[in-house]
Amino acid sequence: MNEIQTRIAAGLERAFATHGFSAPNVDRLREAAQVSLRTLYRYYPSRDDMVLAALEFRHERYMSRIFSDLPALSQDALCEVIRRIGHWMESEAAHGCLFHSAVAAAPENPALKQLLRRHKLEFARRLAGAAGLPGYETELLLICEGLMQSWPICGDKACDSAMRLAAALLVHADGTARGNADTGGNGTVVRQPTERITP
Amino acid sequence: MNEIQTRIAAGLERAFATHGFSAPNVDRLREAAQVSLRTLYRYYPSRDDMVLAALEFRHERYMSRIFSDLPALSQDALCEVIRRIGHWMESEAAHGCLFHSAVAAAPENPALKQLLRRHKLEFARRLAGAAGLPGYETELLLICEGLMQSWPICGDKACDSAMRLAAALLVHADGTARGNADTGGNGTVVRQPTERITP
DNA sequence: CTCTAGGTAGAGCAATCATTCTACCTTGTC
DNA sequence: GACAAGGTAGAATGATTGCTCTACCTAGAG
Repeated sequence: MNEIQTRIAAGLERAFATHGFSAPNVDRLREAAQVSLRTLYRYYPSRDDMVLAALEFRHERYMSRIFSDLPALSQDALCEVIRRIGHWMESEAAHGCLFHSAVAAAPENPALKQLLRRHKLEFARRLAGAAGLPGYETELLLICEGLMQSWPICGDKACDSAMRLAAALLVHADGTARGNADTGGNGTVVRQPTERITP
Repeated sequence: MNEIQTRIAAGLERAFATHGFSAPNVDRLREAAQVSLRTLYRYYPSRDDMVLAALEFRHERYMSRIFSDLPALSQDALCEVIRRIGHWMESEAAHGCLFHSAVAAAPENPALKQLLRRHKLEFARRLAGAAGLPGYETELLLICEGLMQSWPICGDKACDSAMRLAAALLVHADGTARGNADTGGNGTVVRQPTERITP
């Protein structure tokens, strides 16, 4: 991915995140990407390709923003992830998760569905790893999905609630620890005190 | 709302739920509503009005489906709501929550945002009431939002996870019960045994 | 200096869209 | 039987769309 390609992808992501996936026509996308129409089509030969490019660009940006330099202690990491998602929503995703938005705008496009699935499963896997909760991928994903969807409605209260649910989950998990059947882990159960995550 | 108006709204809801909010043009909507173009426009003078009509119709249907005839015991009610949401996803919302989809398709339409907000807040309020957890509206909303968003990805595992989170929340709430500051309740804290909701 | 790769600007095109309009049919009421 | 209200079918319209194409510019290599 050369420099101009990066510029285009960043512009596409910004345009779709700001105005949704239906509203911006190709000329608006061109404007956001700051290239000529011909160049835009050279790299992404159809509007659908532009959507995919924007999502792949965002995936990289999101993952690095959420998971870079997390605290080593797993409860601190989970807490920090929730906080970062809150900041992400505020600064970058006021309209909600871009992947869900893309699928919502074109629910019959299988490529988008697959991208959504990959994005969310990778997120869940990495979060379960960082939070020291192998086997709880789905619960963690559910909390974060709930946070992202209710943030536009409840604002920071959604963050607080996510923290409380995470704390409750840690207590619960502490009593009924599961091995990790999904990620091919070695079955070792990580247990640590849970008092660190507080509302 | 007379008979023909109901038929139109039901058809619109079905069309948008099946194909999303961008794909169906007005002629497809007319086909789904089984009326003439002129009649369709008589009741809903623009496509945007058709979207709003579909959402209002779905709101009524969803609320009655989720909250009708719930068990009296509050933990059973919460459990049953989660189960019903799972069935709803399976039978009616394979593409995810229709209200979020509508906002995602047109994020700059304030009427849609307001409708989403009203829908979700009413849902949260009624659920907190039915679950005997006044003051926990946001946590309950977060769980259900997470369930609806992760269901298309994780299927029934999302239901199981939502049950576990609800159980964990009940344990947590039992120790730190809050009054209900949001719904104008009388401050009485409802406490009941929590063992009834199990994964 | 010439050539080429890859950029810009923007006109043109066929298709599709939301919306309006014309013309006709059905049904219950006076 | 005349009438009005409200239905059907579908053509017409003007705007917009995604995409293609022509014509030109520019920088670096030879």
